[in-house]
Order: sequence, then C-alpha cells, then structure tokens
Amino acid sequence: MTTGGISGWQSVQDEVLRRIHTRQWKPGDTIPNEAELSLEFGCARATVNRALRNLAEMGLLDRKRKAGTRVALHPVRKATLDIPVIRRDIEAKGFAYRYSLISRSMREPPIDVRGRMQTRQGDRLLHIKALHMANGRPYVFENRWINPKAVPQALDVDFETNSPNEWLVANIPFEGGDITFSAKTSGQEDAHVLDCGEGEGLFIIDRSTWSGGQIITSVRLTFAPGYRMHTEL
Amino acid sequence: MTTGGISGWQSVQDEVLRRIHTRQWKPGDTIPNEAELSLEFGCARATVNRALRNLAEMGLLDRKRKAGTRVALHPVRKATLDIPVIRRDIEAKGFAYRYSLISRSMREPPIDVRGRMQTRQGDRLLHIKALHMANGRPYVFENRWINPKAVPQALDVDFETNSPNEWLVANIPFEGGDITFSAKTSGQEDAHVLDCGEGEGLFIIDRSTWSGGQIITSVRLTFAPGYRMHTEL
DNA sequence: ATTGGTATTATGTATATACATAAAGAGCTG
DNA sequence: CAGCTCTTTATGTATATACATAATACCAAT
Repeated sequence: MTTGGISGWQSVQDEVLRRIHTRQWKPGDTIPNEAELSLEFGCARATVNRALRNLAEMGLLDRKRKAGTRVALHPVRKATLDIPVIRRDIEAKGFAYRYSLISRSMREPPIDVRGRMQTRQGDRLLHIKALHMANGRPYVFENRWINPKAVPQALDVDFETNSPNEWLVANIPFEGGDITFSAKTSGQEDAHVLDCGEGEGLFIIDRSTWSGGQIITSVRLTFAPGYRMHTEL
Repeated sequence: MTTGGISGWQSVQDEVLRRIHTRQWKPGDTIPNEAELSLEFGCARATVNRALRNLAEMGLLDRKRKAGTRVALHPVRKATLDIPVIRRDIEAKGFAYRYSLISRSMREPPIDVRGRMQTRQGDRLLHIKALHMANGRPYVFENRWINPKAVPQALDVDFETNSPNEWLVANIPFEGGDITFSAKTSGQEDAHVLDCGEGEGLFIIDRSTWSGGQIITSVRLTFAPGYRMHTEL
C-alpha cells in the first residue's frame, strides 16, 4: 500500500519532513493546504493541523492565515537548552556535588547591575558569592544579586549550606527572565576562585529573572575552563 | 464575575500560570485532572489539554498518564535559541555584512574532526576557512569541514562570494545535528584572523549536521571578543 | 492610478465524542 | 512477600463540525 502507515499526527509530520528533505517541497514552496492534505492522507484536518503547527514551531514551516503554508526559506532552527539547577547538572554528569559560600553582604551594586536590576542609586541589594564544585574541583562561580524588596525572605537565609541558586528555584517562582551567553577572559578573582590561570577563556551565563513586574535576581555564572553546553536540533 | 474572560486555551494557560505563581498550586502538587478543570473553566477537555500540554512543553508541568499532572519540582526552564544564518544575524543588528574566503582545500582532517564526522583514516574532506565581518570588523571566524561523499555538489562551489554557511543552508537540507557552546582562549590564528589580542576569551559554537545517516558538515564558529548570545525565557 | 471596502480563503480554535495507551493500584497466587 | 494479572484512570490522540480571524485578492469609486 502506498500510504504505508500514515495515521497519527506524527506520521503526517514524518511524511511532510520526508518531502522537505527529498526536496519534493523546496524552500519557499507553498505546500497544499490542510484540507487537501487531510484528504490525501485520509485523516482529519485537525490531525494535519497538529503536525504542521508542530513543524512551524520547530521553524521548518512558515504559516500565515490565508497565505498558506510554505517551507521556510531560512530554516531558523531553534535549539532548546535546558537550564537546570546547578547541583542537578553536576550530579547528572556523575560528579560529586559540593557547595561553599564565599561571601554574603548587603551593598549597593555597581552601576551595570543597577541597570539590569532597575534599582535606584543608594538602594542596597543582597550580594552573594558562592562556588559550586564537581568532584572537588571548582565548576562554576555564582555571583548573585538579590532584590530584597522582591524577596524579603532571602534576608533570613544564610546560604551557608544551600546555594542561592537552589533556594530561589525551590522557593521563589518567577514569570520570566533573560539569559545571555558570552565568553570572558579570566581575571584575578576568576583565576583565584576557579583555581585556573589568569587569561583563560571562560564561559559566562548572565541571567535575570522577574516576577510581578519586579526584578527578583540577577546572576553571573562563571564556568571553569573546559565547560561545554550541549544541545541537539 | 470571578471567571473573568476564561475562554480559549491561552486563558486557561494564563489561569494555570497564575495559580502556580501565586503558589495556590505549589511545586510537587498534583493539580486537578483535565476533566475537572474543563468543568471548572466551562470549556472542553481538549482546550484544557492544549493549555496543559503547552505548559508541560515549557517545562513547568510534569504530566504522566494515569499519574496525573503536577507542578514541576525543578522547573527546568527551556530556553529556545534561534540559530540564524550569520549574514542575517549581522544584518539584523544593523551592521553592514561582508564576507571573505580565507582558504579552501581538500585534506585529511585532524583526528578530532575525523571522530565528529565519522570518516575513515585517509578520507579527505573539503576544508574551508572564512571570515564574516560586521561594519568592517571581524565578527566570526568560520572553520568548516564538508563531507564530499554526502555533498558532492560542494566540490563545484568556490565559496569566493558566498559563505559555506549560507550555501549549505540554502542548498542542503539536513535532518538534525548537535551544537556545543563553549569558550576558549584565543591562540595565534584566532588573534590574527579576528584582529584581537592573544589570550582573550572567545565564544565558540561547534555544530555538526547530519542527514540520511551521513554527517554532512562540521563547523567551528569562533566569535570575536564581545559577542553575546541572548535569549528570553 | 490610488484608495477603500468587501468577498474569499487558509489557518486558528472550540466543541463533543470516541477510542488508545500507559501506568498505578488492587487483588490473586505461588 | 515477590511476582503476576486485571482493573481503573488520566492523559493522548483522532474525528466531524462549527465558527473566528487574518490576510489576500478583487472590484468599485474617486
């Protein structure tokens, strides 16, 4: 039978994918509409819709009302990264996790942090420096600012045994945030804390999270040399 | 009215989100099942399903058949990154794009590349080095290997005016791949090509793509200092 | 030719219904 | 009590139908 086993939206998706890969449908082409495809595949339009919607989410199809569905000209593939809790990240790799607090204080942040956290001059924030270790080796240096106006409970936590990373994830829900990935050259503090040389390239994640219109926290994670963040697409 | 305007799966999603954020439903809690929620919200179960499925995809809910739906204990937030064509990335930032080919040759790859590309000893690959510039400044150094067995057409392209990045995206469909993000310390070649100092931290993207069981290409993108990759969650 | 309104059309969503499937839990058996 | 089946149950999916909405295409009036 020519239809093989086309049943279920996944099969429809697979068949559409096949046609794209074999260039039966080339980038820029408008493909048949949902009604036609449902007829061809012998399934309901909703099933075709589910498949095409999914492919559009993956960035392989462009869909517009009335205009129809076309194969994406520039397949802007979307890689989805998991942003795990650091302890779980380390443990998932089979390493022993250890945590140690470096410092904890209230202070006025430098101007760049003030901008990111949208606080006024003179506002003091909770500042925490901590180190996460894998098998006894420094893994990532956590440099975090917490807004006490948004998270007053944080003032009662000493962060001696629990990292702010973990405490926040477990206790403070957030609505959204933004992440920036970059690289920097290790300075004196980095080299000291991460036990590496000065002038090494380090992987950086800067993250701010907000909820209810307030910035909750802003953190810089500085990873030890050799860190790699992997994903598939 | 207490229900406000709960209609449409997005409203259902918003309401569920609200209950999570207000801790009415705490991490680990099992929430009412689809049938109950559809009754409460006065909509069809399919509508609730759509909303909850979406939230599960975002990593906020854990769903299992029979076990029910619960609020994720460790909200592994998924950040989706766009992986654009370099030229579009640069142009989107409002910079003038320029491209220049550095070298093009057939050669046997070093052992690490041979591993990534799954080729045998003695197999020769097409090796291309190229530079992408933004407003005349080096932006990213493209160091690519192409498998001529998978992409024989590439042998007829000189890549003088079109980057392999762009040519491949436009001409060779791929099924999947993997990406690794990391940082490295600039060496002599990096410093020369990217016009920066030696010993600077550089952002690295390593990507391999495959189709039909064959590795098509493997590339290392070395970004000039200051590059940042941004996303929201 | 430009403007502007209207008809057309493909996707987007909601609905009730039905059946499939995974997995937990009960109950049975050795 | 370990190990097995069977039942129960919540999610997963497919279906036909209906209506909503965005965006194009067409036609008329200026």
